[in-house]
Amino acid sequence: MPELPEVEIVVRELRLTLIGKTFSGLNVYWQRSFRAQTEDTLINRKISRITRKGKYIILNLDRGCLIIHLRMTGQLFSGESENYNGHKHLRIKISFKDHSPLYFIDQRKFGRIYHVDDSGEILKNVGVDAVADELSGKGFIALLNRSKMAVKAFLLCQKYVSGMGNIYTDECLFRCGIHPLSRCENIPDLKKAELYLTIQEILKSAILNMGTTISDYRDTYGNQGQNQKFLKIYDCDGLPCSVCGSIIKKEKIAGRGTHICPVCQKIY
DNA sequence: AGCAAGACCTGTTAGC
DNA sequence: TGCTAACAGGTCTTGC
Ligand SMILES: [Zn+2]
Repeated sequence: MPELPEVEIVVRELRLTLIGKTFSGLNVYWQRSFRAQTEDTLINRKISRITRKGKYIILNLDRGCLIIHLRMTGQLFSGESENYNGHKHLRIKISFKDHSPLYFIDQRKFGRIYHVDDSGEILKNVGVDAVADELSGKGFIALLNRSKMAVKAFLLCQKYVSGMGNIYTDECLFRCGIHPLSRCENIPDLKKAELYLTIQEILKSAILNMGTTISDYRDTYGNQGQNQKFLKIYDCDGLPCSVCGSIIKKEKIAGRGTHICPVCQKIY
C-alpha cells in the first residue's frame, strides 16, 4: 500500500508524536510481524531521531534502532484519538512510559518491525532514496545507463533507487511518455532527464497532497490522503487518456498490474 | 544479468 | 443469490 509519499507523511507525524519517548511495553499478537535481531531489550530504550530510506521507517534509539516496513496493508496509529485494542488486524502494540500507545495494524501480515543493533544489514540492498538530495539528475541518468532492465522493473526493484511503488511508477512513466517495457539504457538522454524531474515532481506533490488513498492507506491519525484525485493513469483502465483520448489499457508487467496509454507511451 | 512465478496473507470484487 | 477465481500501494526466493 504505502509508497514513498505515504511513508514520508507517517514519518513526519511520528517525529511529532514519538521523539523523546521511552518504551515501556511490547505486545506482539502475530509473531512474524516482529523480528528481534538483537540481544538488547526494547524496554527503557528512548527514541532520539526518526528517518526514512525508501519505504523503510527508521526509529533511531539511544542504543540500536527499530525499523518498520508497512508493505501492502501496514498502518501505524498513534492512538491519540482512538483506541485500537482488540482490533481484528492489530499485530503489535507498543507502549511508552508516558502511557501513550503506538498500534501496528496490518490486514495481510506482510509488514515487519525489526529491532536491530544497526540498520546496515537490513538497508544494505536498498538504493538511494528517490527524493534525497544525494540523487542528482546526473546520478539518476548514470544508473539508467548501466541497466538493461525494463524501466518499470528497474524503478520497482528498490536496489538502485528506493521509494517508488506501483502507483507512482505508472504515473511517472505515463507523464513522460515512456512505455514501462523500455530498456533503461535505450531511453534517450533527454527523456532520462525528464523522467528524473517527473519523479521529483510527482512524489513531492503527492507528499503535499498527504499521500494516495485507494482503499487502505491512512496516516497515523487515521486520515486519508488526497492524491488519488490527481492520478492520470493508475486505476484508470477503460477510461480515455487525458492527453490523447485513447482507451487506457492494463496488462501485467514486472509482475504487477500496469496501466498504459497505448498511444502516448513509446517503447525505447 | 534479467525475468517469471510462487510464497507470504486476508479481504473484496468480477464473472459465471 | 452463491461459488470461484482473480486481484490488491510489496518484497523475497528460486529457478530458468
Ligand atoms: Zn494518450
